[in-house]
Amino acid sequence: MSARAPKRGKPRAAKTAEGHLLKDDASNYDKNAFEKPSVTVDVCICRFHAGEVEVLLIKRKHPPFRNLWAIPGGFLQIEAEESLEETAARELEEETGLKGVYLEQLKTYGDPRRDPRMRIITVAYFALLRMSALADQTVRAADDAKEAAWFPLRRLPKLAFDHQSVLDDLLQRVAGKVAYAPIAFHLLEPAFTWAELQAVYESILGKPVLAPNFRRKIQSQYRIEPTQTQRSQGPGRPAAEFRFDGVWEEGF
Amino acid sequence: MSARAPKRGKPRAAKTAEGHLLKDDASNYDKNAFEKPSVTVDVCICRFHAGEVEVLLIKRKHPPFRNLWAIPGGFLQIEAEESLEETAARELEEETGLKGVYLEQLKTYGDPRRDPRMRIITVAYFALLRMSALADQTVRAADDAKEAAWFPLRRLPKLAFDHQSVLDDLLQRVAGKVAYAPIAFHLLEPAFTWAELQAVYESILGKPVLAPNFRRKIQSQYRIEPTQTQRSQGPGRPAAEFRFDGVWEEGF
DNA sequence: TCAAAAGTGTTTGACCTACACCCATGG
DNA sequence: CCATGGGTGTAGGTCAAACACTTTTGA
Repeated sequence: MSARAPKRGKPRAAKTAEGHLLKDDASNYDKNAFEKPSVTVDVCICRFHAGEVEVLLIKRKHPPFRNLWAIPGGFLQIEAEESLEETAARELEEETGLKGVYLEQLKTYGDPRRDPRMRIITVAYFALLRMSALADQTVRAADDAKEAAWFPLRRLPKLAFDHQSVLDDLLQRVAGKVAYAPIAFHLLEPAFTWAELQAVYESILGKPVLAPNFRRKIQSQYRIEPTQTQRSQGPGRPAAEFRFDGVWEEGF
Repeated sequence: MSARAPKRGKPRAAKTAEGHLLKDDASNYDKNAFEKPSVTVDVCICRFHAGEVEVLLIKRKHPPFRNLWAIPGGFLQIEAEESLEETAARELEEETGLKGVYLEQLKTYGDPRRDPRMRIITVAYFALLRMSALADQTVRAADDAKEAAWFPLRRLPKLAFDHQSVLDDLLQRVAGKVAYAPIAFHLLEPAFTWAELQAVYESILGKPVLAPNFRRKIQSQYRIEPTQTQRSQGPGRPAAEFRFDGVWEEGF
C-alpha cells in the first residue's frame, strides 16, 4: 500500500494488533501519527576512463566513518515536490554540474543501524556519463572540504556505511544488464571506436572478449552506423568512429 | 549518501546552494531539519493457483481510490527498528498469518503525487508462497472491512495509486528472473510434479513450452530429486513427485 | 485397454568460440 | 614496410526447438 493513512494518536498506540489496516478516511488521518525516517538519494556516478569503469566517491570529513569514502547523495526535498529521480538528477548536477545524464534506480537500503546517528532510508541510483561531459566541469569537492575522487569499480577504498554492498549490487546490475541493454554507450562519446566499445564491455564483464565475435554480436543487437570521422594518434591504420543508432526492431 | 546530517535550522534555509554537502559533525545536526516523507512497504503476495500466478489485493473502502484494488502494505515502524525486509515480513504475516516466506525487494516508488493526501515513499517487495501454506490460514480482509481477493497477474482489476505499474514491474522482474534463478519452486509444494512445475513457468512466461525440452533445461540447472510419493487423481499414470535439491555446482 | 505421465531419441538449425587470414591506411 | 584497426571466413562445439516414439501405471 502506499496510502492508508495512520490513525490519530501516539505512534505506538496507533499501531494496535489490527493496526496494519488503517482507516482510509481522508477526514481521519494525521500525517505525523507515525515517526518518519529520513530519506536520502545516493548516486553512484560512473565514467569510463583509462580502460576502466570508475565511480565518484567523496571523502568524509566528519564522523561517523571519518576519512572513509562514501557515495555522494543528499536528502529528498519534500517541499520542492521532487520525485526520487529528480532528487538523483539534482544531486548529480550539484556534484558534477551535469544534466540530462542516464539515471537508473538501483536498490533501496534501510537497515535500522546503517547510519549510527539516525534512521535513514537511502534509495540508490546510478548514473552513466561520458568523459567529454566532464571536460570543462570540475568535480566539486564541495564547500565543507571533502575530497572527491574517482575509483575503479573493482578496486575500491574502504567505504563508509553499507556503501560497499551498494557498489557490489551496482557491479552485478551493470554486468547483467550490459548483455541485453544498450547502456554501455552512455559511457562513451557519441562517436566511438570499436576498440573503445570493446574496452567498456571488457571492463564491465571483467574478462577479455574476441574482437570479431564481439562486433558481430553487437551488430546483431544494435544499429552501429559509421561516421565520417576518424581517430589517428600514432602509427597504424586510424580507427574509424561509429555511433549508436538504436536497437534493431524485434518484430517480423 | 546515507548519512550526512542536515544542518540546524528551518528546512528551507538549511538547503542553501551548497547544501548538498552538509556537515557531518555528530554534534551538529538536527534530525528534523528536513521535512520527511512517510515510508511504507507494500508487498505483492503471490501464489500459484488454477494454473496461474495470482496476487493478493485488497479493496479500498475509503477515498482516495475508493473501491479500487490495492497492494497490501503498511508503514515502516521506526520505533521498532524494523528493517525494510522485516516490515515486509510483518505485513505479510499480518495479511496471511505466514512467516518464513520468500521475499525480495522489487523497486521503490516516490512520485510526489502518487498519493494525493501526503508524500509517501513506498518500497515494494514481492513474496512467493505455496498454496498449502494458506490451507488453514484465512486471508484476513482486515477489520475495517476491506475485501481481499486473489487476481491472476495478467488479468488485474483497476488499481489504486501507481499500483498498476508496480505489478507491471513485478511481472517483468519475475519473468526475467525465472530463467536463471530457482524462484518458481517457492510457488509449489516441496514435492511437486513435472506438470505443475511446467505450468508455473508457462504462466510466468505467458507461453507454452515443450515438456521434454523443459525438463532437460531444468535438470541442467537444478538438482531435481524424485521422492517416493505419487499423485493419483484420475485415469492415466499417476504423476511422480519430485523435489528441488539446489543448483548444480558451477565449478568443476 | 485407455488415458495421462514420464522419459528417450533424433533431427535440424541457430549460435557461440576460437582462430586464421585478408585488407586498409597513416606514419 | 609495418603496426594498427577493420573485416571475412570457417571449423567445431554446444544448445535449443520441434517432433516422434516408448514405457509406465492406475482407473
